[in-house]
Amino acid sequence: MQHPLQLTNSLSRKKEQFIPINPPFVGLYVCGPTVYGEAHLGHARPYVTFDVLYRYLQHAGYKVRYVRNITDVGHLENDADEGEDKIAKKARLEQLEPMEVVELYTQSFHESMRRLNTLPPGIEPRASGHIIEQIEMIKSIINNGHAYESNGSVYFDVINYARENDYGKLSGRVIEELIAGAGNERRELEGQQEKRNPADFALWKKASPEHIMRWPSPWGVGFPGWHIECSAMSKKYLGETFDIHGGGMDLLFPHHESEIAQSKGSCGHAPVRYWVHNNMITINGQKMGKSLGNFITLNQLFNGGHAMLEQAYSPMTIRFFILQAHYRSTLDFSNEGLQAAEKGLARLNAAIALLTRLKSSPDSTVSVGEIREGCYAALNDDLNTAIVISQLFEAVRVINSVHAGTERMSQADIDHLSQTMELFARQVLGLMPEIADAGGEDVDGLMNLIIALRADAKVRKDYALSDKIRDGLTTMGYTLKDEKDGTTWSKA
RNA sequence: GGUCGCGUGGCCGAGUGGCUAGGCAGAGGUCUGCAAAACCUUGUACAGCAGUUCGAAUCUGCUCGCGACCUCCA
Repeated sequence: MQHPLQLTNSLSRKKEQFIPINPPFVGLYVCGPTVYGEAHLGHARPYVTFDVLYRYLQHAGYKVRYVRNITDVGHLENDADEGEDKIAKKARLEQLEPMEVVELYTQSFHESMRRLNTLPPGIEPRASGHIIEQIEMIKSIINNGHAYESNGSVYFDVINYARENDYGKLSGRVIEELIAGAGNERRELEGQQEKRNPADFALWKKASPEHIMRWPSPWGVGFPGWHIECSAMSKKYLGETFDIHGGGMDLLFPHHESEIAQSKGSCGHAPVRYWVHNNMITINGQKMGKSLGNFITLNQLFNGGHAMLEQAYSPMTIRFFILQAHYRSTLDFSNEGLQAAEKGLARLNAAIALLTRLKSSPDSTVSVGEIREGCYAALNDDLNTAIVISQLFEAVRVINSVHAGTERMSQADIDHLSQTMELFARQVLGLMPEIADAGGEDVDGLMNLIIALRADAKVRKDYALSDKIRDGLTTMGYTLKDEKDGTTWSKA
């Protein structure tokens, strides 16, 4: 690693130097999706962001164990007794077995993540596969006096816990306000009578007779609460204390605050060294979210199938769009923004492709080392991918200038720049070239033949014919460019 | 109401107490049969008011506007 990596730790709200607990090993846990619906643009942000972190840590030489869960049980519609499990509700509405819902959306999620070129996590545990671990953790919390059973459910005792722990530290909550029932606007939640205090949260919920997802436990038949699965699974695969926990800012409270409380309430110490949170994607200035109904799914973006979309956007355009902003800033969706990203990315890819056939000079008029250093510095500064991209565009300008003859580059610099682009654009940012349908092996030969025939026409100054050929190919999606040393073609 | 954050040129979006972010769009020019692409030149922006300072868009205070969380949410 060239420079020390700094990450903004939500615990301190400051940038902190990243120092792993047991180098070269790094434990990275990212909150995965609750699989009761298709992933939307908002979901792409954390998974792309932490994909870059994962890639960069690996590049820096760390052995990263990347764990990202699939929440397939326990996520309730609300905190009330009647709160229906999200998965179960979807299953009822679509007349499917809950696990069919889980499979359907898990596979859809995987496909979207694959298209966004995110690397799969090393371990992708499911909440429903770790019921025993969750029960064991709940038991230990009860044994430590931080949880209690009530009518077949188990609740975390926030007041008891807060006597010796700083509950609310991560999210900036004030315990007294939570105890008082939070803000004036907070509506009365049903089923609160089972709790000793409104601030308490469920570790285990008793299953009502019609509830289809149910497991036996020491407290009767039921299902785990929403927050406990992350605590149990991160502990199982990363240990009682691990390096980085990531997720959306909207999970800060109550989810991550509860995770800390559960882990400390169970084993006595904080589970995570660095809490890293990405900001929201907004649409018309408002958070894109399921409950607001203002979301656009990734598949809709990929195929243009949404009323708000003027066109389809490729997965790499989405990825590029996300990485053009810093992960801690909100990012506003717009067709204009996506279209600008699409064009910019195409220019970037074209320049990288051009790099391989650039003519070298004995000397260089540009310094390519600064670009590489700039990329490292930007990534080390809290994963500033926006600056990395601006550095890549500096390289684009250099590449095109050399091609245009206004600058010169030595072969050594060309090689250096090639490695830089490969490393940062491809490997770290994960921006793969758009793979257009090749159309088969024959296309190359056919295109070369057509271009040769058109060149003959141009020699004869038969521009009517040469333009007819070019226009015809354009309508088929093939673009011809007449350059000084010949004609090149590309498929849209 | 509480806590936190944001307000940057036509749009998106970085950053910073004095030194070019970048992308997209626009204007002029070069190249070209034309086109496309590319290259060169071009924008003196940081919500408002007051203060600190040699100097602030960057720090402080206030005002206005917007948002996030406080309930499910990436």
